[in-house]
Amino acid sequence: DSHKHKDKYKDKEHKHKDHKKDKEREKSKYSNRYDVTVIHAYGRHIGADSSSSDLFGDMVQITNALVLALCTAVLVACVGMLVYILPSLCFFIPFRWEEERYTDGVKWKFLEHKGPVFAPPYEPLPSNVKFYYDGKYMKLSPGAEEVATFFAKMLDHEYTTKDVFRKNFFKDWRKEMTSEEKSKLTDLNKCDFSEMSEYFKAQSEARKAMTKEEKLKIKMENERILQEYGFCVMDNHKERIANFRIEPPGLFRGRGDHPKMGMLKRRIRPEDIIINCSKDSKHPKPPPGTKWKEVRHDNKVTWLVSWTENIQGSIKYIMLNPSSRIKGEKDWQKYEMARRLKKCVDRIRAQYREDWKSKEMRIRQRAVALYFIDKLALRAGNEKEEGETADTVGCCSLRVEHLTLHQEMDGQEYVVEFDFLGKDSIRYYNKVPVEKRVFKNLQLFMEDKEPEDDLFDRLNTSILNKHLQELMDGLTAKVFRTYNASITLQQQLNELTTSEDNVPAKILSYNRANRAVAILCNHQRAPPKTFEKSMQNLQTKIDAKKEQLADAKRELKSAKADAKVRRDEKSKKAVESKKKAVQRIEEQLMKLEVQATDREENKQIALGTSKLNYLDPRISVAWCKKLGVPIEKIYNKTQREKFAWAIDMAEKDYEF
DNA sequence: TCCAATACTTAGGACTACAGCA
DNA sequence: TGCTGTAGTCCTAAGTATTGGA
Repeated sequence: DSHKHKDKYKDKEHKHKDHKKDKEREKSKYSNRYDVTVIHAYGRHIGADSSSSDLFGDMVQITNALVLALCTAVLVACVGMLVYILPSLCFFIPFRWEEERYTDGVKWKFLEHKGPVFAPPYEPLPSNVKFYYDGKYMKLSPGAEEVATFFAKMLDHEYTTKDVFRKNFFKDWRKEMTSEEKSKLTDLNKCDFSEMSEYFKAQSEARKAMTKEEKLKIKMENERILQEYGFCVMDNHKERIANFRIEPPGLFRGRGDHPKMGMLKRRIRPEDIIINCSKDSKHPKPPPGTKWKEVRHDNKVTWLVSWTENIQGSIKYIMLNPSSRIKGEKDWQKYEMARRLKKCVDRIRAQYREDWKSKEMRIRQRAVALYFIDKLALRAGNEKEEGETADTVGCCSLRVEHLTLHQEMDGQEYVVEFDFLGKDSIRYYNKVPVEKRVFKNLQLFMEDKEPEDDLFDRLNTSILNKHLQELMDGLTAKVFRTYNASITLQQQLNELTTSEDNVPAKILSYNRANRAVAILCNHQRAPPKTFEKSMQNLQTKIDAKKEQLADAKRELKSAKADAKVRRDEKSKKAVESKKKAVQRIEEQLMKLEVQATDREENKQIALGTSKLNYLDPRISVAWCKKLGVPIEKIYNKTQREKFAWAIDMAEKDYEF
């Protein structure tokens, strides 16, 4: 098995002629045999028993049994035999690794890393870049100047014109000023940052215009930092760290109408940092002359570094990359949980439908909310502190004002019109015909309430999740999103694809299936700024290709006529080559048209989020294997790394 | 039971390198 | 070879869920 992997990785290396970086990464991964073999080990097991709900547990038992049996056999057999069996014993080493499935929330036994990379220190502006107040030049103190540059860098953004942004910024900026500056600078509108802004624009231009050598030098330096700080050792695995760079200071820009937009996000110093690593590891050193806030050894959490951010007072963490064992296993468990829901979802649906009739209001509310979460893939909707964040809601926190009930609409009965801002202030707008009973319940919930009152006043996420926990062990509201997303992908793929299609058509179908999920989960994006233009360009290309095809057909026709008269080998060959040309152009045209359709349909829909977080990757892997689509067409390199476990374990007959 | 703290997943947008084209 | 559009990557905000203590 290990050899098979070796070959696979070698192949990859040949294909990726590019960049030392990639090769280095592959190599470092490969040099650690456990990274490769362990993933394979659980892959094998899944294949053997995919129906088991507690695979890790089973694996441990089976492995234990196997090892025990082997040991007994070895004892009974003569000593000479031992040497003979030894290689096969080695085969179990990776399994034994997996045996270390920790209990009681223990996440690791050994953790060593180099700590975070801090943001580069502030570089004062050159003296010719000036700041003006009320038309007069004014030299700022370094502290005030730094914060001023944050604002100057954002000048082109619309939000620097917003009142809230300006007010928050000015308030925090003043805190960084000397008392003299504070007394002079009293009106943001009189501040002129334009020279600073120009300076930064010029810098970014200069960066773009750098020579190849200069760019390479920067790249090399980044690579060096990555090699030094970008990896850690967790239980004998060398693992990639996700965000080993500390967030640089700047102005906070929340999403949507955020009351804290424009506030100063302060610089993080070593004194703010908590390091988490194992006692027996080489502890990371703070920069010379500084100290960490704390070094702790908590192996019940997965983070390596944490600090408290000053805007919301929340904790930020440095954690491992999605390709790591600890994240991969969790991801796998997430999909296994969703598959368990698949087995009992009918029962749960019957239950909540029954609950629509309950005598108790709280149960009716719970049942209707769950229906929305299931049918519409809404998020749970935790309570939020008012005034601290943008006003967004999920299912449990819906307010009366977010729904409009229509007895009849567009020829359909009992239509509920949803209109609210969800996570990241993305608008959810949907008109949904519901069952009469749900409709009547909603009327009841909305009776005698103000628009700003909670729709489900007897419900919150913790009540809902407690109930779900009783219906199925480990079930929470978000599992429904995962389940419905994955099952939709599987159904859509079955419906849309046929083995007769060519690869581009299959990929179009895959994207359509992916799109169905993205629509269900309301994953939107702002249309790319260049969308219209690029669409036009594509259309021009299509038109040109059509003309080219017409020409080629004409040429074919005349070649055929020519061949009919001449009846020699040469003209026959000419016909053949013209035929091929027509075929080739037809294929090219079709490819372009597919591309256009795909792009148009994708204008406002983001596929990435569902692909990365909601779709069981084994469905996609199996689909690729079954239909002969190379996995590289569906997953890019990073995605393949994240889903290595799935690529390894799913066969073509995998079913979610 | 409630609330705050904590840990972890999910999310869209900005930036950038590079593929593909003329 | 130079240009441009976009895929891939980075960044960090904003959710969900659990826990532990009052």
